[in-house]
Amino acid sequence: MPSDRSESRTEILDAAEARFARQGFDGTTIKQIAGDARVNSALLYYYFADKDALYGAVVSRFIERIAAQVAQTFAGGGDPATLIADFAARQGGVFEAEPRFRKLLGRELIDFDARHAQAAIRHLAATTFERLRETIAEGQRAGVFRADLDPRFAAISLVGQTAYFHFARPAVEILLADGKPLPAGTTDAFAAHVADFTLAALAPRSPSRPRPRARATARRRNRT
Amino acid sequence: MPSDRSESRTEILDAAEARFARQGFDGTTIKQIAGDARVNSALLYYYFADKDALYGAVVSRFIERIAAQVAQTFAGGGDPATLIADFAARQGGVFEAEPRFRKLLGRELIDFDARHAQAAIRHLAATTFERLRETIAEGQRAGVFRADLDPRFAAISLVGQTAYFHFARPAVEILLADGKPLPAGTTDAFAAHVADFTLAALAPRSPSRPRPRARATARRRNRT
DNA sequence: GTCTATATAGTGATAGAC
DNA sequence: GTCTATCACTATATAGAC
Repeated sequence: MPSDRSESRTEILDAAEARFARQGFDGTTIKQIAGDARVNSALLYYYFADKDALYGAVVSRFIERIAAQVAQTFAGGGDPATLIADFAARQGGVFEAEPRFRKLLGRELIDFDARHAQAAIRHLAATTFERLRETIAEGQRAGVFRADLDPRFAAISLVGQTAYFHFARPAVEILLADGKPLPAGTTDAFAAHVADFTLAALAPRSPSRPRPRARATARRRNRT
Repeated sequence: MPSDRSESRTEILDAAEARFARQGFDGTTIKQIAGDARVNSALLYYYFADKDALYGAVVSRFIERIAAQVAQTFAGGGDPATLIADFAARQGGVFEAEPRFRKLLGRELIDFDARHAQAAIRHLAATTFERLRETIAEGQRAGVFRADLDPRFAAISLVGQTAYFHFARPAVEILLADGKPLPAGTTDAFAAHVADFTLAALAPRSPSRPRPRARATARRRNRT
């Protein structure tokens, strides 16, 4: 995949990215994209086989850009606890800096089960997620994290807190601010909370001061 | 809002719920819904003002049903740690038992910024989320949870882990199972992990055994 | 309440000139 | 590479018979 075969191709991709993020796949028309890119709508079929191929190019390009940003967490190295905290801060920062991320990836996950993003996510799984998992495992071996947690589950717990906060933003605004926009600084505050919460969860069990334990309860069936 | 004004109305709502969950708002046509409900497409405009009103009725009805299930966590009462663990199990169970939940709410959050679900989510915020927050605050007052966490942020951390696991299911399958369906029992195992992880995060700081701390690092700016 | 019939306005995509 | 012109189809929504 050459990156900028021509000027028009890039402008089509840029216009399509904005439209697909705002309106989704079905809600966006070829003519809207062409109009935004100031080219004729027939030209889109010169560069891309059909609408789905254009969408796929937009999504994979976008996710790769995001993945590169998150990967920087591990560029410098550091001890496990510091890397965990850095990751939380960076993940929150990316959601802030990339306003299209929430809708573009959210729609890809819901509307297409990540079909177009599969290659990019697979790459992410082999690099950043693997580094995150290994960082947790390393902390466990060193005795600074508790050893009886599955490092992959722990990594998902970390990623999931921040991801939910941003993907479900309209719901979070209702929960925290009565539906109004969140006060300035809330997303940074939550990112700091995620680091704190996660490092506390990973802390070794204290023998002197037992953690709170849930009493066994009959697991009730959910009505359906 | 009367609940079942007529037989046809309910069948239209049921058919619409299935279609909107599977295909989204723009991807679903009035004629598809009418066909599934075995009525003429013009009849939909007798019961609902337009497509958007039908969609709104579907979404609010659905979320209210889900909210009622999650609310059962607090029906019996119990100590804070047990309630937290019960909530995690129940939230995971609801995602399993309601396969439409992921797509229907996900799309509502992304495509409409929760516009149609606002009343239902507001109700949820005032009841279940408030009970969850209060449960955490109660544990803090009793000294079984650490006191220096914002109970609302902690509640979002709890809810978010499970929500992310299910909303981002296609990505999680790549992370955990190389893109194949998750092995049986994985969602229950993750729900148990969430309870464990969250209760550990809420445990009081141990004075003897300090938790892992991140060293202060220069917070790097993200490229945009 | 439920239907037939249709107006109106697009939609994605293609053929082919330049 | 980029455009004009257009096809074949489908969309939501309404008027009005029964």
